[in-house]
Amino acid sequence: MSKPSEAPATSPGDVSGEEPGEGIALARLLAMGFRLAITGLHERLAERGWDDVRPPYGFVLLALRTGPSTVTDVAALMGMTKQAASQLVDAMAQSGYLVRTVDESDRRQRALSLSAKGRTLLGAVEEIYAEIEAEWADMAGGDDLRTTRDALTRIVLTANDGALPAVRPTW
Amino acid sequence: MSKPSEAPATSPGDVSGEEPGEGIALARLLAMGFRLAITGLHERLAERGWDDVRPPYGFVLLALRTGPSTVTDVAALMGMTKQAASQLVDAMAQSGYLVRTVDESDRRQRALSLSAKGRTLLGAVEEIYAEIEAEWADMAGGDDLRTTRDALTRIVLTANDGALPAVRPTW
DNA sequence: CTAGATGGTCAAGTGGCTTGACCATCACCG
DNA sequence: CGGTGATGGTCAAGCCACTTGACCATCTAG
Repeated sequence: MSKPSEAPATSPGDVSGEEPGEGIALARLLAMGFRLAITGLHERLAERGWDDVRPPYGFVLLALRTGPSTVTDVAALMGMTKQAASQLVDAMAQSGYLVRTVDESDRRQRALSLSAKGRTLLGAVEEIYAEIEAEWADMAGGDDLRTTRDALTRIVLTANDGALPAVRPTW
Repeated sequence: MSKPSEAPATSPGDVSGEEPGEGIALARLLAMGFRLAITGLHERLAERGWDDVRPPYGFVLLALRTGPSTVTDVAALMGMTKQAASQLVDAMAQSGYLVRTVDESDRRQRALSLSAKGRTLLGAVEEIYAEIEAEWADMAGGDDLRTTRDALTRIVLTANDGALPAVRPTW
């Protein structure tokens, strides 16, 4: 029986096969960065006792920070079918992070809001993201990390006709 | 029945809920960048007739560019169990991209190599990645994209004790 | 020479998605 | 104003990409 493997602390490039001069594929850098950000978040959430939080939850909680949303919005945010978004929202509601209500102005819609517990979790997510980003600023240099943020923002908006693309990794 | 949704071309932030001044969570930027890179790669591969290539294949092909590898290496590269890596390698071999041989120096190991077809696909992957990166350099500015690459490289190595982390998105 | 470690596979199971169908509600057009 | 089409959402079933637990063959180290 084997557990999921993680590259051990050895020389860079040991398992990449990529020419050192040519550099690592950008897609791979983004993949590794994303993986580290999400596993870091969830390890730290677990340390604080939040041990039933799946990777999509952080994105949904952030989306609800400023006001209610709907299953259709969550589907668009994540890049999944409305059925899958409904299942995701069900799971989050069942864990007590979200509340569903009926939208009086459009009774097809069920409005989704953060519960008190959801707000507390959102606070933890934001704190941990800020911690991780501060550490990454130390590693990369604060100016370079800001440049990275700004460059990625321009890229994702331009490549997606001015709108933010969906979040769910293509895999 | 609904298809997976993609955020439509509307104002930035429509579905993010994130405060404009505070910016988009870095994890989300990485998620969107990764998603655009991988969906872009696979759309363009499909345009060239490569329509049975799954997202992990590009990473495996790149890893084999310089020489043979093993199922254990692929498991470490991807961040999955050896069983899953074996299934992945089987699928790639069945599509004709990889060849398995026995390693005479360690007969436990099955060496994995690129087939001729695999080399051709690798060439297409590298061309398309270069196209996408050139477009992204236009969008973000070449210097800023280089800074992004360098910063991400430092971050992923430092955060993972000097080794490149695994590739598979945590989800 | 033997016990433990390692590379890899077998078989079965699980979780997170999709698909196809359906229902309730809203919007728009004639 | 009524009917048709669109939209928000859910039901039920199925699929795919992984994991788990077990096992076999081979290598390593004491």
